[in-house]
Amino acid sequence: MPRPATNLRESILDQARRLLLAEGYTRMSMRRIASRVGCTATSLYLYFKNKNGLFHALMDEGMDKLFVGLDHVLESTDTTPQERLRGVFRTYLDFGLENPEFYEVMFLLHPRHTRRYPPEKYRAARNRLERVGADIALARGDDPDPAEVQVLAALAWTSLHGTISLLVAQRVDARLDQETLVDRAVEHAMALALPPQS
Amino acid sequence: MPRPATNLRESILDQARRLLLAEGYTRMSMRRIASRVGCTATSLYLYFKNKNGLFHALMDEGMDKLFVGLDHVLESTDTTPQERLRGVFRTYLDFGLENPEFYEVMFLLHPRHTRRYPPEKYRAARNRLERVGADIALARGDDPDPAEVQVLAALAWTSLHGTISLLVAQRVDARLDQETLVDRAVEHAMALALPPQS
Amino acid sequence: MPRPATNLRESILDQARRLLLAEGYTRMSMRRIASRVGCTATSLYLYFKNKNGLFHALMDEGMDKLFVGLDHVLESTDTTPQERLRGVFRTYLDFGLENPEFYEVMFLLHPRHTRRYPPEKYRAARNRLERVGADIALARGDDPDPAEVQVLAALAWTSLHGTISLLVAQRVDARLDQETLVDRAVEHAMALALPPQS
Amino acid sequence: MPRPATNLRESILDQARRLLLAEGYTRMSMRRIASRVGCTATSLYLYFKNKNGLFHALMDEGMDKLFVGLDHVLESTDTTPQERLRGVFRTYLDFGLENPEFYEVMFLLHPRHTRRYPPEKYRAARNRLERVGADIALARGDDPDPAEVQVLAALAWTSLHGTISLLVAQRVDARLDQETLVDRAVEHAMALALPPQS
DNA sequence: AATGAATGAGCATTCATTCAT
DNA sequence: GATGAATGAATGCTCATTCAT
Repeated sequence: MPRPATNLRESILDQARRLLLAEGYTRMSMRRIASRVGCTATSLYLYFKNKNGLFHALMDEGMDKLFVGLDHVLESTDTTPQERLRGVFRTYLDFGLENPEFYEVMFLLHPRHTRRYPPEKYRAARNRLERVGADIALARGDDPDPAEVQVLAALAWTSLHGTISLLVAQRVDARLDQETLVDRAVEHAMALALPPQS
Repeated sequence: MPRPATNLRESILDQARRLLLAEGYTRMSMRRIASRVGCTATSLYLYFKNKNGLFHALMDEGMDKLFVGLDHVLESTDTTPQERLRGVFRTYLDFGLENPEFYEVMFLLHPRHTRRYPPEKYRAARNRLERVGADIALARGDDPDPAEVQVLAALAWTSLHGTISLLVAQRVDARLDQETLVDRAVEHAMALALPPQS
Repeated sequence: MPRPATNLRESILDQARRLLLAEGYTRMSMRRIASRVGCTATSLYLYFKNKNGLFHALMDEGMDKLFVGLDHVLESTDTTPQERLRGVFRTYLDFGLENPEFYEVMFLLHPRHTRRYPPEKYRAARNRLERVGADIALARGDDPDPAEVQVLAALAWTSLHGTISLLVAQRVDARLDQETLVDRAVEHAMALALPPQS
Repeated sequence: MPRPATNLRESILDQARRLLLAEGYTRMSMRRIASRVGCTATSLYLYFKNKNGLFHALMDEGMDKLFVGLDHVLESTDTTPQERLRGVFRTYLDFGLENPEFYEVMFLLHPRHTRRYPPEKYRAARNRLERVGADIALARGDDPDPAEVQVLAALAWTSLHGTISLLVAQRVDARLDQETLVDRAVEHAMALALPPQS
């Protein structure tokens, strides 16, 4: 007996996310959210401590959604490191491209607005990055030193992040096939996990 | 030999850029710019049509600055394609990291603020990207089909853009040496220009 | 033997009084009272008609408390008029200084908040003042005319009230010993009850 | 060529003072002041930094006005200490009764609102009180110890303050002649300057 | 006896912009 | 070329109160 989607809290989050994406943090105003939801601005304060609290709730949503996807791949045991890496890269890219609103909130928004977001949440994200590093190490098979692994993982991330942000911001030439670009971005990132000796 | 911005218009742009970087588009307010410059808010309207006009002037500044750097490398004739590519990649990265305020304005800020920015300016940017593509083609030496070249150039760009944006937003683990990461990002992008099958 | 305010009504009055003293009438808000008490704002309306009603209840408390003290002295029969006067003056001063929250509510708060407070309550207060007048008359022993007695009683009151209010508002030079000042204030008021011409 | 009374700044102060007296600090809102003045709330910010600044301007006005009166008496040289004291007491009482709005702002308002008022202004007030003390010492003629003088001056002040505040708050029985009470209050305060030996 | 959800009015403040000078 | 005065709209937020449960 699932409650009807009239649940106010969720409506608020919905409209807030849309406004945030479409118009930015500042113009995502309590009043405008309320007016789209169809309630009073005051009511928002029944569900969120304040604007910042609402924003953090938005972040949480995104984080959770991303982690579920990533962990599903990272924790699979019947796979090779390469398979996991390719899976993780693609999952990350897909998450960003299919949920641009979430991705923007989490990784594109100026850190100014994100500064008070509990750091342990971002630490949880970094944690996944470390697991990616571990798989890169495994894939390369040469037991590389930890600093090198860290660099490789960061490079993979920046590469994927750049792809998502330019695509989401529609800065990439429209004549370019997005799917191709994404496939190639995965492969480009995978190159980081090739055994050395090239 | 930066002349002391006796010129009011330049002072305005100066302070506007600082405010924009430090506090974001919304809090870069006409009044606050004016107060830092030491004139009236009204005066800003003598030099710029309105806030949006001022913002576009800021964009122009950044574009010019970047193009000067890129063209210097791209137009050098006594160099190999590889040298030019490496130079362009590094120039782009350095520009972003040394002028985060410009880079943010041009490529990190949400396109909503940029929407009314004259498209020919962005076309000029895309133009440089095509020249990068040309050098990639030269470097690979196999006369690849144009679509492939476009993809490769885009991949290079996303990779560099990701590096800059995550570094500028300080999302990369602080323990990671920035210079190393930048060097490796250049090499990672250079890999795109390797002759195939090697 | 103050019973632990198990009673919700008493808890509300308690917290309301504290808030009133600490932050003033305006910031003594129903929500904040409720949150300190640990119940809903709505619940306050079960015990008080509205904020004004709650405030009047606070007044009543204070009035009762003061009257008990004053009457104890005024109604003692085995005492001289001088003793009673000195006792009343001191009781009044002590009440104000020991219960600044009550005193503020009753006599320092702007009458605007008090305007709708039932006048018979203030009449009860005036009643005590008349009894003070009677004792002054007795002490002076010259059967003075009633108007003069009224003036003397008023003077005593203003004198004590001034002492309390400046002390409570902490406007008196901190280097001045409060106890000394209070003692002297009593004596200064007692001077009004000296037989004339002496 | 005195400017017409349309001077906005003064109108604002006027209406603010009225509202403050009639309805208290909180309900003296920027919007309500503006609406009474006949301008926008925004305009108030052209003349005062913020609400607190406006309030301080109100305080300053009152302080200045009071000091002019007091100093005129205190600095007169062809007078006896007794004459000066009587004059000062009466000036203070008259100021309070004729400018209840100023007096309330300065001495009756809860210190909460006054807390950020520059302390040197209050120090200037205390300074006058010390001069009163000096005259009390002179009048008593027995070269009393400084602490005693301080107490006497404080007693005089509390006495006058009490008179003003109860009269202003209309708590004194209406049947009592105000002028008589004021005269007697002066005399009651003067008693503090009587040579000892009683 | 108590709550949860909701509201409408109000608050101080900041903003981009205009206009007469 | 620059200003001072002014505005209307918007912002985040808090308030007392009501009502159905």
